[in-house]
Amino acid sequence: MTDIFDELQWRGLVAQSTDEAALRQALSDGPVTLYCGFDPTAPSLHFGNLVQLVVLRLLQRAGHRVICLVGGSTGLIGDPRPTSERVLKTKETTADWVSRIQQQVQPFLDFEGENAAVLVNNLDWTAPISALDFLRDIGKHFRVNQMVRKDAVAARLESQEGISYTEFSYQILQALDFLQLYRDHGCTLQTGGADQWGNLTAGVDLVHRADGAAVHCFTTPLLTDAAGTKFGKSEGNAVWLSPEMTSPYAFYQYWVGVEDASVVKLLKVFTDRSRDEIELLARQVAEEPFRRTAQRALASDVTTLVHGATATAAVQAASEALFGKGDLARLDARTLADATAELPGAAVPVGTSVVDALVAVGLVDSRNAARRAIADGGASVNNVRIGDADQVLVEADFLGGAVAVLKRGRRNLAAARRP
RNA sequence: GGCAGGUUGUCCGAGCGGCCAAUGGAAACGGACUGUAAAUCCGUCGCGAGAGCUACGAAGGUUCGAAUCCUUCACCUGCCA
Repeated sequence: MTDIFDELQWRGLVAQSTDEAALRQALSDGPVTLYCGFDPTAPSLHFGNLVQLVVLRLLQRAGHRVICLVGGSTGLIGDPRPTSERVLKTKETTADWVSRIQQQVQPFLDFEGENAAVLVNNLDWTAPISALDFLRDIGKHFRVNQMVRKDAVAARLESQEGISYTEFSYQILQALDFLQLYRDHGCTLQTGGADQWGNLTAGVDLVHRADGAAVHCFTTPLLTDAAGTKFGKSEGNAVWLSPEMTSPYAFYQYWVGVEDASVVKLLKVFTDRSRDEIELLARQVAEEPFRRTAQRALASDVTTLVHGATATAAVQAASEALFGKGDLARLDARTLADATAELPGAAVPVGTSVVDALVAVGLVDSRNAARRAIADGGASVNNVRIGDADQVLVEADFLGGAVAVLKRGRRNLAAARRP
């Protein structure tokens, strides 16, 4: 059995850590209790959070005790972004998002058995504290001089906009979580994204100052593509874990579309595949990249992890059918119906102009945009390029009498379904 | 509370009475284009078929004409109290 810290490092999941030797020792000495927090900044978790969930999962499987924290209180305050102040969400909204995220986290961890994961909400211990106790008992441990040097805070102090006292206080609240979990659960390790380093070390410092204990933290790297752009955006939108916000089809497609230069890195991070398997896939990327074997493996594994095997099989079959080499019209009715069921789409009657159909189906935002797409030669019906903006969908365009496949560019598909 | 500066399209950022649907970057999208990859080059990038309409923090006003001038309000920043 390999050392879990080696495993994490090999998978590229460790960016920065406190005393590495001590942390490595602690992890190999026996079960460590660790936590990672997720703030409710949206009704769903997203790509970036998935990295953290994967880390927790690996650590739990290695026998460690995982606490998953949802930030009912920190979510009310807002982690300072380097760019600008956040708009406060109402308490009701935050509470709603907390419960959604608590649900969402369940499938990734094991909440039963020997080293069952624990779900906590920091509102439980933060809400009862009075402002005076907070300032006296917690605030006294913090030097503003240090707080001001944290990256996000420093960036905001430089900016025109400045930073509110509310957001400035954020690091104290997060540090308090670590102290609380250390006291209640013996938690001695916190993980988080690279941007969380300042908040994590604030907690490590607080535990040390308040209780004299040495605890650890490590961050995962920010995942970027070859051009240095953050992963997790698809057409400008975040890739969400909630099927309502990013459909399993779109989710799968996101991963299939990963560039060659990054696919191996992502396989290591997001899949359970062994070194041997990943090395084999890496060779295939090098030798026959056009097969996209690694991308398909990645997409399949991650979609299964997030949406389950059934949904994955459906979107996979759909993708094969729609992006396959064959003529769409030759697909049998059943396959076509299943495949297009995964696509976004709308009801479009026979006789609708292709311009209106492209809008209705959501491939473009406006009729003007639809015309432009057609003029650019970037739109097609059933894989046949539309040459004329006045073209109308006729009976024969609805394959099997039911559905026309509209496409913008190489990979944006939608279904025009006959009502 | 006083004084000064700011608020422009997805983001950054010019414009400071007509030539402004608004320069320039970035992002995004499409084509060439193969591999549902990258890079490169070219194109597109408010709504509307068009007339036109809506947009430069909000509401009023001046003017033949306002993102640009005036008034009030809101928010942000800095200095002073």
